[in-house]
Amino acid sequence: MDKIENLYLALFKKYGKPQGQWSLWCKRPKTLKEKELIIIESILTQRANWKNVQMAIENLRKENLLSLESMLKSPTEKITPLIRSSGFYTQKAQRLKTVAEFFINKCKGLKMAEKISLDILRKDLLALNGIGDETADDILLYALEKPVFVIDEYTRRFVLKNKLLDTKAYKPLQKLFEDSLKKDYALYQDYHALIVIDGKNQ
DNA sequence: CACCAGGAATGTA
DNA sequence: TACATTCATGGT
Repeated sequence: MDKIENLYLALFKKYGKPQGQWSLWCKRPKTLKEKELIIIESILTQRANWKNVQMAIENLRKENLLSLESMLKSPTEKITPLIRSSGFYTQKAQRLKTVAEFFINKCKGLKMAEKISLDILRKDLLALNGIGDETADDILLYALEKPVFVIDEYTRRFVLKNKLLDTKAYKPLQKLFEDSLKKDYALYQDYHALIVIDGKNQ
C-alpha cells in the first residue's frame, strides 16, 4: 500500500531494467575499472547532456585517462581540452583531479574507500570543491554501491507530479524515498534510473 | 537564434 | 532558507 513502492513497480513494469546509458550505472556487480569510469562520468555529466559527456569520455579513453590513477598523474592542462564537449571544462578538469586525488591519496584507493562508513565518506566527498549533494550521492550509490537515494531535477519533477511531498530541499526528498524503501542499493539504483528514463520520456 | 542538459559555488536578502 | 548569477559546450 506504500505509494513510493508502487510507483517503482509501475516504472519497472513499463520499462524493465534500466537500459542504454544506465546499463553500466545499474550493472551488478561492477569491476573496479567500471566504478572509476562512473566516478569520472558523474563529474562530466554535471549540467551536461549524455551525448556530450560521451564525446569527452572517448577523448579520455584514447589517452588512457579513464582511471583515477592516470587522471591524478595527468596535468590539468592535458585534461581540459579533452573534455571540452562536456561544458564547464575548466572547472570539470579541476574537479576530476580533486576527486582522483581524494580516492587515490586520501582513501588509498577505491577498494579501501569502499570500507569507509557511508556517513564519513559522504561528508568527505561534500568537503571537496565541485562535489555537491547530487554528485556525492551519484558516486556513493552507483560507484561505491552504498544505499543512498539520489535526488536530481527528474526526481523533483517526479515527486511533484505524484504529489508525494511539497518541497525542493534535498534532504527531505532523500528521506522520503529512503524511509519508504528497503535499504537496498540495487533497488535505489534502478529506481532512480527509471525516474530519469521516464522523465526524459515526457 | 533561444533554450536546455544527471550541478556547484558564491553572493544577496 | 530561497533565489540569482556564473561557468560553456553541442543539440534541437
